[in-house]
Amino acid sequence: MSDNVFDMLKERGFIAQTTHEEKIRELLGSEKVSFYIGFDPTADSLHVGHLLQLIVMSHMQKAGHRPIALIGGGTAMVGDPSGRTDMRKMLTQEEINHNGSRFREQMKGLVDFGEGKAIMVNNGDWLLDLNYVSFLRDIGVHFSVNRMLSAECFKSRLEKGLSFIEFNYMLMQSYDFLKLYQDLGCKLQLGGDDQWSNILGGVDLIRRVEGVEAYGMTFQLLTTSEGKKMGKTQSGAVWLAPEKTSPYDFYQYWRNVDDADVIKCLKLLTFVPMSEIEKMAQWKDAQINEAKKILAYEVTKIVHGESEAQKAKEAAEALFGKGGSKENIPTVMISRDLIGQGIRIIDLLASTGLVPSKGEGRRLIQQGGLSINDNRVDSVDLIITESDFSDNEIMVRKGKKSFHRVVLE
RNA sequence: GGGAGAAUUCCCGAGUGGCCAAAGGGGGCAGACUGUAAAUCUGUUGUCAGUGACUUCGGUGGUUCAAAUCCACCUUCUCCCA
Repeated sequence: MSDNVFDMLKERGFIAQTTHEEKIRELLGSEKVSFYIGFDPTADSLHVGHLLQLIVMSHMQKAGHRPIALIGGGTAMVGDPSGRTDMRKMLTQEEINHNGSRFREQMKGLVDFGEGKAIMVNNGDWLLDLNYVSFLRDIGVHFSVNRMLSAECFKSRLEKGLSFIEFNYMLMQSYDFLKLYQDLGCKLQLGGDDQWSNILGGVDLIRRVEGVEAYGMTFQLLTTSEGKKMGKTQSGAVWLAPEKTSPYDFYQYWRNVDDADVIKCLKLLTFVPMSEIEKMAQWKDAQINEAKKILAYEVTKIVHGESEAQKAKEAAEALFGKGGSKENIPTVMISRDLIGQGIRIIDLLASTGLVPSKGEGRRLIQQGGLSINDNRVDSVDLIITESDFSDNEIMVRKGKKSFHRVVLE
């Protein structure tokens, strides 16, 4: 194998920590490796943080290895304390099952789960019916509380508070790894860098129980150049589910990343070849916008497919540049009845949900942040009538870059 | 089980009877500047009506002309002792 995935992952900046760098590289270069990454179904959609892991899976799969996507139907019952400052809200079994099924569907779009190509498992299958005492005797014995307490993932929680249920998380994840080793011959676990302690737990456990060397490797978390987690907006996470984050908004999120983060994102979240990314890295100032466009298009394509990416791109061009199709701009419908003899702009905004409250709409207008059909609205009392609509629509712009078509029906 | 303390607006965090819709910071939003970037500066940030009204300070009652602030009970959390 001349092209080792390990080298590729390293070159693109994925790798954060490895248990045995050389051995992992050798392993990946010499045989078909089954590896696993776990995803706890704690929300009803995957988000951008998960996307990175899925991209890795895809890279690995393309290199001939076999991904095992583990849905944490069992671990989600407990909640991973890693990287959190407080305890997760407890989820019910039903919520977890529902979320898990959503995860499964979303993953299928990113990784090929065809015969023999990849496997999906649910750790609820073996965790939920465990017998407490036998688990303690078989697995618990191998864990030193002293060592666990010194693990990075518990550090902050020791100050803020950590419940016993969460403290057990590491054992469960470690057991997963052991189980996958035993059942599927999986000896490599990958994950975000916040999973390092949990992965080490599994590696140790396999060594103690099986006397076999297992491997672990973590990837950079998706953070901005300032160290903040990416994939968060004012309204919450950037989701992969189109009904939670529309392809247009998704596209815009990437179109607007900081200059300093574009190259990193291209490397981690797209399949654009390194040679091209290297070229883009030389671009300066306004030219960086071109790189952002590529980033936005590529990531949107991976998640939502080519045609959605194209639509999002066209909408953006229609609004910010030339050409493009207005069709794909976010649209709200409004009934003719509501307009009647005319409606105050503030009421129109509020009733279409373009603004969460009239107070906020009023503020927006008073500060000069609202435009209708490219004309700044300078009065809260502006009356909108049917004659303001051309082709049954008006274009509402909030601030600089939030656009909505309001269509009469 | 015993003892001490805490719960405030999106978050952190002031406020200990009227001057509190509630300091300050963060975040958000908007304006200027720009490249749909960053940084910076400015404004703004409970709801509804425009010089006012209404709802808010863990929950439920109570004291008072008046409570986020006092009292009782409840809930949750933290800490100390076992």
